Amino acid sequence: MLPQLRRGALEYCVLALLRGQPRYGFDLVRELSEADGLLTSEGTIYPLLSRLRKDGLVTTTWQESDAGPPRRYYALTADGRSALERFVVDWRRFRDGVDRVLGTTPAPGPGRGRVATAAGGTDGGQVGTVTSSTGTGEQPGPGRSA
Amino acid sequence: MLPQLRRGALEYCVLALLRGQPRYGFDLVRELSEADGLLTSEGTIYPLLSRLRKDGLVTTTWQESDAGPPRRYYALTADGRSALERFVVDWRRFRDGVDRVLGTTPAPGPGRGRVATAAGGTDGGQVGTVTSSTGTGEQPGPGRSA
DNA sequence: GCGGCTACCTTGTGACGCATGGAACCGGGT
DNA sequence: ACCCGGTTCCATGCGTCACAAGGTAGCCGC
Repeated sequence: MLPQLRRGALEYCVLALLRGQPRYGFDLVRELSEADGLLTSEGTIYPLLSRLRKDGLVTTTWQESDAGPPRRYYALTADGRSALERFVVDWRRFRDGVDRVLGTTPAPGPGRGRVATAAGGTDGGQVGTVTSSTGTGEQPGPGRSA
Repeated sequence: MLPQLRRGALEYCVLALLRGQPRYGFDLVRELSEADGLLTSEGTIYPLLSRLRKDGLVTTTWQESDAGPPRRYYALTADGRSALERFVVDWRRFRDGVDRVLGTTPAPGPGRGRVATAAGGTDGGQVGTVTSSTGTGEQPGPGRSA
């Protein structure tokens, strides 16, 4: 389930790591996988970095290394920085929404914090017959065969 | 960017909403879209619900309504409940990881809270020549044409 | 009977994380 | 000289899943 969760966030985690100083791909892999488990393999990050470069969110500089082949260093552009800031807003909203629904709101600090809504009425129509089922999908009353 | 973020989480948000009481699809759409913006259209949730049913995480019961066609109510199974609990663990880890990297840790309440790590060393190789570039991908020194 | 609301569903598309595989540069062991 | 392992880059194919678009059918009011 985690791979799906990472979708969309990973891209901006990379941008966030680039806030401080430029980094190269292999380094980002180490940082994100070993520390946070936000990434599993190199196969993920290189296509991602290509896209960031194509979209103008990062610039790259080649630097030779005496421990292997030359490294491509990635640095944040102005566009990248503002895209990151925009994402942070979205991320907060998303995170709070999920936290609220899951009931995982950590600590309602001052300014942030909401109590669960729960206890839904959600009325509008009364019940009638009940046809319990566990299988695939039997239709009720007058058959509806889409 | 939001659609990608929702991936993986939406499924378990649905399960979480089912914790309290059974609900039907259209109701879930209203709950998740109007309140939290975690969902945009019905086209998302019905395939999702089918999958949950197929995986045995929910059971369904048909109930007639006097306000339209019969409703399919979804209820959590034991498997569904434990899958949800497992996800909550993953979600916390993922959320905290992203929060740490983004620097969006909100309110370090008692029991939870971490300070940003930042300040990367990441040494291992010295610099050499520098060939700045913004374009697609010129190779440095000895060409490497894969 | 017609339009609108409710309620269910299917199909096709696109984005993107991941596994796999490969090329090139370096150093050390034998 | 040769191979092997570590480093560093990259491309390809696949599977998952949110989404938009489109379709059927019941209920109600005009």
